[in-house]
Amino acid sequence: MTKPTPKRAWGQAIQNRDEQFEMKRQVVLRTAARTYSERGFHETTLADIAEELNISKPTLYYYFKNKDEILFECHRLGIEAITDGETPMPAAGSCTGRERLEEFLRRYVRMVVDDFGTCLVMTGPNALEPKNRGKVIEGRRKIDQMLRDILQEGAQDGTLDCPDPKMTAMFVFGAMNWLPRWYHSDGGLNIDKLTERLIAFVMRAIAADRCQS
Amino acid sequence: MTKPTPKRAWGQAIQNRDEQFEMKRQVVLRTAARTYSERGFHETTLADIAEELNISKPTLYYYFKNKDEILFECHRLGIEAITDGETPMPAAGSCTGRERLEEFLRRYVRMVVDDFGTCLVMTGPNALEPKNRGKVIEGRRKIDQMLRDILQEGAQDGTLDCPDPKMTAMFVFGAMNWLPRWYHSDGGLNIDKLTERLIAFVMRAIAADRCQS
DNA sequence: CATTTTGTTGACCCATGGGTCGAACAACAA
DNA sequence: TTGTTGTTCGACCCATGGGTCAACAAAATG
Repeated sequence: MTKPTPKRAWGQAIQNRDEQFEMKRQVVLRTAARTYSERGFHETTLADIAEELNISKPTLYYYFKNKDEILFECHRLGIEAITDGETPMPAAGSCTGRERLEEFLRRYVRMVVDDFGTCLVMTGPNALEPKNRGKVIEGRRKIDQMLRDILQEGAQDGTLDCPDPKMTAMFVFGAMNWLPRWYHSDGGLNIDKLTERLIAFVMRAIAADRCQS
Repeated sequence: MTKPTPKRAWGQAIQNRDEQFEMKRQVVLRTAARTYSERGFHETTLADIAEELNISKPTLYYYFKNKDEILFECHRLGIEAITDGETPMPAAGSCTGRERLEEFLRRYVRMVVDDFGTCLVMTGPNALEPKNRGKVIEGRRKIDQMLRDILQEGAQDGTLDCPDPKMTAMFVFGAMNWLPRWYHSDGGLNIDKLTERLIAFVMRAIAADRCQS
């Protein structure tokens, strides 16, 4: 509870030098993402992050340019978790809009419950410096467009019934982005059940065949 | 765009002394709520707020104890906008759960689009000092409970069909709380249409009579 | 073992911004 | 006019926290 991050995760595992470096970077990022999400970006000091890792503040600067870059990397990883998943989204036309929607929701929920996704959604892009902010906003816009396209496609192939894809997309994103604020993986609620419930909710709202499950 | 807040809104209208005081307090609060929402609480300095009102920073301290109190008042007003509306919510049992749900959604959307409601939803309670945070969290909990109760009631009287009221409530709150992040009253989209769409969305998702409008 | 490279840190710097103080000014009363 | 109270502000204080630096430790290198 007080120390969720395992101590001494720092200097173990004598691998290649570069791998070691990269690995430590990742550890910093995870810790930062969690802390940013819990307390907020501005409420989190670099000293906090350092303390949680049992290292000193200057050490952070050996791995990152500044506080802003740490946040940016968290956001970047969150965005990538959706845009470039290991298995690509089924291409448009390869299946019905409804099926693609379900796949998208499943991915998005998985992402948004992860440390980086949570961080992406909890700490807005406002905190970022202009240049990075632009990139993050662009990334989010792409994700936004993905869902809109899917809804559009579903409306055309007749598997979905939503009059206004843009607005509907916003409702759905809202429901999903709110999730990190109340769902905690350590609670009794398991994530698969949650995902199914959310999909059921959305599908009832916009699937075209309204008189079946 | 650059100056949405009308200048010289400050020292006009020579009313009663106390009313004048109260009026200026309100002006500060509205300005603060807007600025907090747009830039975030920690990104907003008291100098920013003062500048927008063409007054000096110490003057703010004549009307408020500190930065925290300003935020707290904004949240309080946001919460009150729902819990004590001028016309009270129809009592449980006086009409169907579905009807009450519709009324609740209508109110909530109206509130969340207002300056204080937006501020409540955009800046989490984390920024507040412990004591005030407690009160705000309590207020939010009450609102939360309102919706859950309504859903429960609807499930019992057969007008709503949601297997898990708690979870469903969260989905619905998510959809609504996300609204201030993309809806801007100055855009082409009008609020009534938005409200109806949202209600339609939610009703399709959880209303019991699934094969009619 | 000497030396270079890689990691780590205590101590420090300093801009930012919340908060204070006392003086000035305005308004109203006597 | 003179006191009294209400209102405003310039100038200041100072804790916080992002960021830097020079020195030190620990591997790698030869």
